Amino acid sequence: MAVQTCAKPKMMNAFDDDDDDDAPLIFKRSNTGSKQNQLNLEKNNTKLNLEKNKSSSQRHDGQSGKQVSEVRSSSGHNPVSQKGKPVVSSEVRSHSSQNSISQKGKPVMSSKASPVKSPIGSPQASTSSAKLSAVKSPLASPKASTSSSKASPVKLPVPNSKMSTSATGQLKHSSQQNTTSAIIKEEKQSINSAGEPHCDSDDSEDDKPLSARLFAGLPKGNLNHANKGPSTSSPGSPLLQKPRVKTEDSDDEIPLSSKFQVKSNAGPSTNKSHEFDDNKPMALKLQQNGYTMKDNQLKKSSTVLNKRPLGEVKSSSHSSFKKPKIGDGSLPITGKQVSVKAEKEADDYDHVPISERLKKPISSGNKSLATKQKATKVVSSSFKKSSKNKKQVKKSMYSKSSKMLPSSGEGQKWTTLVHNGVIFPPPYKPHGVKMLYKGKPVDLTPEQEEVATMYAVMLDTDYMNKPTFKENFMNDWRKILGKNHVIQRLEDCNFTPIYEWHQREKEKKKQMSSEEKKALREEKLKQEEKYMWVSLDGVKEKVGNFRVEPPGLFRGRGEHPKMGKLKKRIRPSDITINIGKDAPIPECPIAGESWKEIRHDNTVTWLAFWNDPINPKEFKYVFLAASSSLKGQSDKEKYEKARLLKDYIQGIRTAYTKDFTNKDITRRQIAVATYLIDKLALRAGNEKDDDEADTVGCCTLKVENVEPVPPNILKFDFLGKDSIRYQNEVEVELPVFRAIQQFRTGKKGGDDLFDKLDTSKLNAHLKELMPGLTAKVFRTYNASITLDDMLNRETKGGDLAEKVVVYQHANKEVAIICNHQRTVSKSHSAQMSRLNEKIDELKGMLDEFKTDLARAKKGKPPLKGADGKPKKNLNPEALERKIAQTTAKIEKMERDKETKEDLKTVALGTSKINYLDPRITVAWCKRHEVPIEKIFNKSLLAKFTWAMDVEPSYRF
DNA sequence: CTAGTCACTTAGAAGGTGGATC
DNA sequence: GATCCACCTTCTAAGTGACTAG
Repeated sequence: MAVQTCAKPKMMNAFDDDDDDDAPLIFKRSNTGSKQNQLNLEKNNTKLNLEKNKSSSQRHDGQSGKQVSEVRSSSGHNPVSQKGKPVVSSEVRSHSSQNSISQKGKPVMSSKASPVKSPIGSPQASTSSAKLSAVKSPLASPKASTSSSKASPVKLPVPNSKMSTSATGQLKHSSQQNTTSAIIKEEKQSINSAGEPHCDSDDSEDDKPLSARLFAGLPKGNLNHANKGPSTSSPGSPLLQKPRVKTEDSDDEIPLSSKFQVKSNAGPSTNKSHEFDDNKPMALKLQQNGYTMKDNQLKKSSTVLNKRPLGEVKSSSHSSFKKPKIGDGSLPITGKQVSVKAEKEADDYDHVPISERLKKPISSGNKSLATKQKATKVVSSSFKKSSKNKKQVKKSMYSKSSKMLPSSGEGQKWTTLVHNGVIFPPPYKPHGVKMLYKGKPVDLTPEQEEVATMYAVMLDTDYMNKPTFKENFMNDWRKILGKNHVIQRLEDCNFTPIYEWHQREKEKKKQMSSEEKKALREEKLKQEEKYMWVSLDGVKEKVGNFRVEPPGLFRGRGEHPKMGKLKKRIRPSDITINIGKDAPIPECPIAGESWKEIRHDNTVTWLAFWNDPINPKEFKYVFLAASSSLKGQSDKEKYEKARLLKDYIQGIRTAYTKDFTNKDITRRQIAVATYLIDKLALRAGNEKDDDEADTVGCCTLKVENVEPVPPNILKFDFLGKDSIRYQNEVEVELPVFRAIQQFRTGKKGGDDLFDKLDTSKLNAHLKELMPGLTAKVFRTYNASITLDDMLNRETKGGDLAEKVVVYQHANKEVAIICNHQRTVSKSHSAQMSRLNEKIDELKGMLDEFKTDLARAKKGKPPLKGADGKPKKNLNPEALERKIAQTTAKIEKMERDKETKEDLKTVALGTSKINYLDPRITVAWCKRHEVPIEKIFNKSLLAKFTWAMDVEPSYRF
């Protein structure tokens, strides 16, 4: 609002003045105003014969190794024995072992005496929250909360009770939670005292991380790592055990999923450790953990964090914008809706959502459970209502004054937005290098040459082996060449001269001195500076992708039918700009041209979009950077939703287990699909068009993708997102196995396995089980809970390096669960052999030292070295030291080698960026005095500022 | 109910950078 | 100083899922 009147020039000045580009976060908005927040060239085609072949093998060639991995056996999380039990009542025992719950509601104190943070028992907080209810909570719409807080007896499962950790945090938190927070708090209290509804029964592994479940509970006979002692073993860490079970093929080809999943047998008790640990008094734990970290190391890290002390890190939770989506933790409730639904379903037990079913067997003492069920229903049915709200807002928004607070209307994400638009790639500069056609140089217009160059620079990529790519390219190029052009056939083209020119250019660039490079960088930065930042509600925020995508050839992944097509140059007239109503319209950077359209839509976060030239019905958006508060807020909401799932997971598992044998085939398919999504972290699997690569997710699995192998193993083999192969053999419960067999009956290989199912049906069902639940939440949940569990089970003191290794190990586990792969680097094998050589060399030295030592002990001089020169006469002590040093060196190199080999196909970054609740990491770092910079790089620190002030006791 | 639209998150590859090692 | 290599950043493709129109 302030900035609104400032308008562009002023804003930009402000940006410039602020010079501290490394510290953009100090601009972060603070709605409270109280704080400054924060070649294989295809020969026939090109006549060039470059190195043939980048490994394409990894992906689609189907050579991967295989393994049996078992999702779990009967002792797994969802024991068959549970099947048919109406609910869990008898299992709703002491919840004292339920870590998260026991934590929730506990006034979590740091040894530094940060004031209490638990929402529960914090009347001030409730009061504040009530006062702040004008500030819209992303978690609950005001309407809904009004109704729920007043009339409805229905209460909510507590979504976020652990969220805030400081007094300010509490306030922010409260404001977010809206007026329902008081109720929530009460409710949570009752949960805490009465016990957690879903319970943590002794025989339940429901709260165990996926990895633990995946690898746990198999009969001993199945173990392939029997050496694991119960006390040292980590049921969820098959990785340590080199789980390759069936490795017929080259290791390189083995997909992660199968590579690391193993049969294992972790006794049920092994997994409980952290839960018990969690039941220690928090204060005690904190003392043990040495919370001083926060002040020392973390202050240091806050320097990295754009100079903001941790305590001041912007908590996005108080941003004023709201989420229009209801699913995201908003829990609007009306009693009416509940009763309607309850009546309708009362006589059909099988169709009662799990949360509802849970209610029945519960003793009157277990209030919280009933609460949760109702909430669930209500929320799901209130979705429609909320969507109406959004629509209304959308319609009315333009007529409203832009002074309207973001918090005062549904779905608004900002009030003022000022930016400079986007930057375009420079126009094409012809190089004049002539390609050959039938051996003769050809003259091309700049436009023709541009496209030829796009192709030429890709001569050393794998696309040259793809007929689709070449065909698509030629079709589009031909349009530019014209019908009667001399160039008619791609086979007769020789792009080598252009390719070589390009290589020379690259080399030139490489050879530039670092000063030249730096100057160039600075020049570029200067040009781009003004596009890099926006002012969003008066706060300077970084833009993510302010550069318009340059023209090129479409590089679809896998067997994309459109690969090689020309991605035409985007012009201003293709671009729609979204900007605050009162903000100056960005100047069009290309003289004589103008934007396609200017919008002022504050219900969306994009700054600009254009239609994707390859698929015109799709859009390319310009968004804020990951470090922006807008992104941070939704990130946080994502993790809060995943944490909420923790409270529901057992009920959900019980429900789908029951439905494995449901008479209704749709329900059966939903049950099995949910099971696979939960157990194997599969993606939902939306329908895809014919003009996209043929990949699948859970709902779109084909019969041929899942092969049942009696007695109860399922062999998965399909291409998932980005055409990454998923290959896994999994032991499943018999009912699942039988259901899969049934679903396959009478179908052909290419038919849908789940023919009654699609993602919208599945998600609609999931929403009945938990507010806002969708298939993707399971991935987040399973990834984060796995990290949390592994970190807490496996961190056992040791030095910093060892702790970091523990983290990487857990990270790797998650990456495997999520099937995050990378291609093996071209130089991998060379690197390995170099390592081997070095190790051999060191071993040779070691032998010499040993010989010398033996001689020295007898008073003899050392033998001559391998080079024939005499060696220094060392005393036995010195030689022993040398031996120890060399041995240590060898050991380290062996470890490095192993790690390298182990991780060559595993991409650790993706899960860190997208799936692991950063608060788990931050809290763990605080507890174990690991500088956060050891785990998060600069980008991640910026992205996760919202997570930095978490209490050390935080558990997912 | 379905197909289509839109907005946003998740993903691996390519390219760049800078420190370690030779 | 050159080379190697790990790590980081950038790029943009490819997902998910909410919502709407018919």
